[in-house]
Amino acid sequence: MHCYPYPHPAVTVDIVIFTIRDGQLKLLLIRRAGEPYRGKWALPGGFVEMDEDLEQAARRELEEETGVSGVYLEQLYTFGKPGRDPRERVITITYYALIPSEKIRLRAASDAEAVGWFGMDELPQLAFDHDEIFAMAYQRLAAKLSYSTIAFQFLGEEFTLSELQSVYEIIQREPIDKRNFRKWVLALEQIEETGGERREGAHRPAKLYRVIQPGTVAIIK
Amino acid sequence: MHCYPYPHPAVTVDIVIFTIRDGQLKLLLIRRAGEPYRGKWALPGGFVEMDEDLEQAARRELEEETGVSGVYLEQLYTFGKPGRDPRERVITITYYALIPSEKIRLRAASDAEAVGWFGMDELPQLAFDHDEIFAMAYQRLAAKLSYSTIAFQFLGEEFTLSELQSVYEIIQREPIDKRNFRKWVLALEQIEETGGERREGAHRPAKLYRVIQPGTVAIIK
DNA sequence: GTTGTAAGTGTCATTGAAACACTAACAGGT
DNA sequence: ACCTGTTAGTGTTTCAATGACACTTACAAC
Repeated sequence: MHCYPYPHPAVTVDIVIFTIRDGQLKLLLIRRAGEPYRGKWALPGGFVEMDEDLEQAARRELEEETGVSGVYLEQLYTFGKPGRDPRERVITITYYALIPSEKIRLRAASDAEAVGWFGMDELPQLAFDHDEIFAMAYQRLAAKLSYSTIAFQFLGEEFTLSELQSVYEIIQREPIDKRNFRKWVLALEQIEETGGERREGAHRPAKLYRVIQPGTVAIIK
Repeated sequence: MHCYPYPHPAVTVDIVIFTIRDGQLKLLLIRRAGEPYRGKWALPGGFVEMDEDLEQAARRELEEETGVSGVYLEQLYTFGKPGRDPRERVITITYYALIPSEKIRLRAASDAEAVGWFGMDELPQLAFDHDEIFAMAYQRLAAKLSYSTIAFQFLGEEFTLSELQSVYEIIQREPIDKRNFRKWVLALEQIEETGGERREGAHRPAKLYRVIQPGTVAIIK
C-alpha cells in the first residue's frame, strides 16, 4: 500500500489515435474488458508510472496498443471532473497521435482485448467522457491543418501531392481545387521532390515528394 | 492517512496571471515561504481538492491570491516530469488568467507570503519549472491575439480604441498603425460604441466602446 | 490505336493587408 | 480671446494572397 497525508487522485493518460485509411479518418478504440463500462469502446490509455514523464506514458500506451513508435504525439487537454470515473478520482492527461497509414498493421491488438479502427461516421458509444475527448481532438486536428504542417504526419516517407491533398480533404470534409492546393503547398517550401515516381494504375505516374525536415511540424502563415 | 494499492502522484494547479499596468504586461508571483525553493518567486498555485473540478481549483487559487473572480481563465498545459518537485511526484495542470487592470488592487496578498507584480523585463528567477510554464503561457497569449478576441479580456467594461490598441502593442512588442487597427477591429463586429466619451487630458475626448458579448472569446478569421 | 483515368499545369479576378498625413476637440497658459 | 500641446479620429492607394476556372500528359488495358 502507498499512503499519503492528503488524498491523491489517480492519474492516467488517454490517447486519441488517428490514421487515414480507405479514404477515411479513423480512430483506434479498445473494448473494455472490465468494469465500469464493460464491453463499451474506449480510448486506449492507462496509469502513469511514477518514474516516467507524461509523454513517455502516452508513447508507452501507444506502443502497447498499436506497436507503433516514433510518431507525432501532442498533448491535447487534461480532464479531471470529479465523478468522471465512478471508482475513484481520476485525472487524465490526453494526447493525440497521428499514424501514417503505412505504419499500422504492425500489431493489431495488445492483449486479449478487442481493438478496432472506426471511421468518423461509425463511431460507437464511448465509455467515460471519451466522446468529449475525441471531439476536442478532432477539433484541434482540423484547426491545426490550416496553420501548421501537421497533415504531413499522416503520410509515409514518400508521398504524392494527390495523397497529401486527400488528407486535407478528408479531415476538413470538403474538396480542394487541385491547382490552388499545389501552388499553396509548394510555396510553403516544406516538401521537395524525391526524383522518383509512383506508377499505380492506368494513368500518368505521380511524382514523389518528401518532407524536408521530417519529424517536425512547422507553424505556417 | 490515505492509502492506495498503487502509488499516486500529487496533483496541483498553477496559474500564470497576467495583467496590463503602467503600459506593461505584468505577471503575478508569490514568494515561497517554505522549502523547497524557499525565498524564490513562484507562480501561485496549490493542490487540487478531491471534490473540485480542475478549473474550479484554479479559480479558487486565483481568488485566494488576488481576490479576483469571474475573469478569463484557460487551461494551458500539464507538466509532470518526474523530479520537477524534489519532495514527491507532482503533476501540475497549468492555467493562465487575464485580469483587467481595473480589477486588481482588490486584495494584494492572501496570507503572510509576499506577492508582487513583475514586468516582463524584470522577472526574477522562478522556482521549479515555472519559467518554462511562463514561457509557454506568454507564447500562447501572443499567438491567440492574432486569431481571437482574447485581448478584450484585459480591459474593463468600457474602453477606448487607443487603450485596446495599446494592449496589442504591449503584448506583441511592436507598434501598430492606428487607422489600420481601427479598421480591422471594427470590422470584427465584436465591439460597439457605448455613446459615452472619456475626457482625460488636454485633448479631444475618446469615444467609449464595449464588448458586444462579454465573457466570451471569439475565434476570428 | 482507342479509351479511360489520374497527374500535371497558368491566368485572371477578387479580397485582404499595409503604407501613409492631416484635421478635430479639448485643457492650460498667456 | 487666442495660441500651444496633446491625443482622437478619419480614406485612399498599393501590393500580396486567395479563389475560380479547363485543358494537356502519361500511362494501362483492351
